[in-house]
Amino acid sequence: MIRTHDAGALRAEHVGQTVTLAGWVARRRDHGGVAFLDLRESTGVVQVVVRDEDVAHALRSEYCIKVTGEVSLRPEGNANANLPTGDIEVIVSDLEVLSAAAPLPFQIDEGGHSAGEVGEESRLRHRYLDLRRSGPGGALRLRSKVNKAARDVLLERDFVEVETPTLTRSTPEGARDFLVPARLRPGSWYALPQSPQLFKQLLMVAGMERYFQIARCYRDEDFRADRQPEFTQLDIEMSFVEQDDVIELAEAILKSLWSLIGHDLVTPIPRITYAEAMARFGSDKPDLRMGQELVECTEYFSETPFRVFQAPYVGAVVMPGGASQPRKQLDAWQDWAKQRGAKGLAYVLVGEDGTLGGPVAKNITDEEKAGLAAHVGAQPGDCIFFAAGPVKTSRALLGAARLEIGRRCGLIDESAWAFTWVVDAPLFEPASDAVASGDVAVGAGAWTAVHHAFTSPKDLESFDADPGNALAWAYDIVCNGNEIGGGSIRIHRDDVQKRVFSVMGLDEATADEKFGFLLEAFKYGAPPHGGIAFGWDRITALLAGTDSIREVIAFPKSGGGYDPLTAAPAPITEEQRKEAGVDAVPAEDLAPEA
RNA sequence: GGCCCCGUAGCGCAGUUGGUUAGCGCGCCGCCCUGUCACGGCGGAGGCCGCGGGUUCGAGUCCCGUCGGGGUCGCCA
Repeated sequence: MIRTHDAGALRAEHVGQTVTLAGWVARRRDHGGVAFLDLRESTGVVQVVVRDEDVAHALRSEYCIKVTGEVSLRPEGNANANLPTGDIEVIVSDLEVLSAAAPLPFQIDEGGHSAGEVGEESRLRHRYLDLRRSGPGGALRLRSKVNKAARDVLLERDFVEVETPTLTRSTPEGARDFLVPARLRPGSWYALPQSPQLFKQLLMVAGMERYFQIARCYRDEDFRADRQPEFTQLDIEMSFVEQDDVIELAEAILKSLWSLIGHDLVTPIPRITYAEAMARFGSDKPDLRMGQELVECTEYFSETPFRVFQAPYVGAVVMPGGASQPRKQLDAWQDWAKQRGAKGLAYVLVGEDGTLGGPVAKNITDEEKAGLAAHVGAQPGDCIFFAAGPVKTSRALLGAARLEIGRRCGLIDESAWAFTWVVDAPLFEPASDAVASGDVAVGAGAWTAVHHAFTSPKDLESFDADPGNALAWAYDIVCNGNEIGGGSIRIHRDDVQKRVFSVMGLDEATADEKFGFLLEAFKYGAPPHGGIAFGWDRITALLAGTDSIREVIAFPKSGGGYDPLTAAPAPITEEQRKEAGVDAVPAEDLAPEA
């Protein structure tokens, strides 16, 4: 090693020792005859004293240097209590510039009076400089610890870490695939995996029994703040297990992860059913750091003369103190609701004296008014928001309103870690829902799988008699309103799988074409199995205390899947194009005469 | 794909009802400075105001288009 000591580790006990350090010039304070350098490397910062004016004067920010000198106690009154190394300094006897630095595109040294944050685009373009800063660099170091913590738990339990292909065949999940041309088979394409789902099931057939992988996954969808075209899952699959076994393991992992940041995660984590989550919170990933649950009002308004409330579902959510919102604010709520595709957001204001105000109050009966505040749990001064219409969309609107109320009114306990399992998800959803929402329905039937086509029904006997009400052995783990993982017990019986396909309108030939290799594998003594996949980027972001998963990815992409650092994606040459076979026309598409 | 916001010096930002030479902080460059740690002092350089068109006597400012970035809904485990 070029260095003999870590800069950040130097303490008073090292006084008198001659040390050699290597790192970067974080800051330079040049007084002419004496200059102070803050030497920074991965372990921390130490003050270096240079008395040779010529040497010090030539140094600039982020020069990579090697210094040799004696560790000395700082003169009386010159200690810096803000620095772990603040009691000492290194008096330089020799300084070598290992590598000079050009003027920086942005300032690396933080905490100064450089004011505003550096823009994300600039940070990503020079990510290698961004990562020199303690915050961004620390996030990656945390991620490494998170990986280790999970591996420790899994390896302790005899899990086998297996790498699965990233050049594969399109998997039957919902998202669009990234495609890679196959040079040796012009016109044919690999797909990058959306997840290792099918491979991990094959590994169960292979008798691995306990598999895991920190797996890169690829989905070609539009981007959001919390989405990247490539992302990471902690992928797990186990044989001979039931739902509770998977949940127990998942909790052990999560407990270990959160202990990294000093939080004692109490297990078992509470569970609520999907139906209950939707009814109480209008979400399948409820944020339990706040109250303001939805209140069912369908029954309450069953005889109402107000036409808007003559609907399959009427629900409410209370905004504390919301009655004092100015008219403009209440109008803004309407716009907010419309942006979500709703007609509006009906509201009733509860006056300080208990009288009800707002347009809706004029349309409901005196009797309805009398008991309303009590029914929804509103206090004088509150605002009650209503949604009426189809159950699903109305609850979704109220669920979004609940979160917005939480943000605006500061009802969310930011220090809390609110975990919950959401269990008993429906097995199927009407295919019309999926199609209406733009989803690609797998199969031609009236129903499509909510999770995926291999998720086991809870009731193996009667699920296909009433698909709309059939429940799945599927479970999602939710933290602070984020779905951080989800999984299911899979189907391992041929007959059950066929019946599921049948509900989805998949005939044998189509099923065979789409995932024949899996069905074939299942013929050879497939063990009962199930698993879970964790959203590794999101989990790490939560642990790092950052909103964006980009912060915990070494070289993330910006919007549109663009990498500001490498400028990928980029055009290819004509030769590459030809060689890759991008433009090859499949034989059956060629005109017979041609 | 829809809607909203932002593009001004290397970075972060200001820029009035449209008005002459476009400012501020940090950074950068030069000189000075022997105990600083957000060091300090003096001086200096640096701008196609994203791009294209339009309105106007005159556009950083108003209008249209376009590109880039961010957010959100759709989509996406």
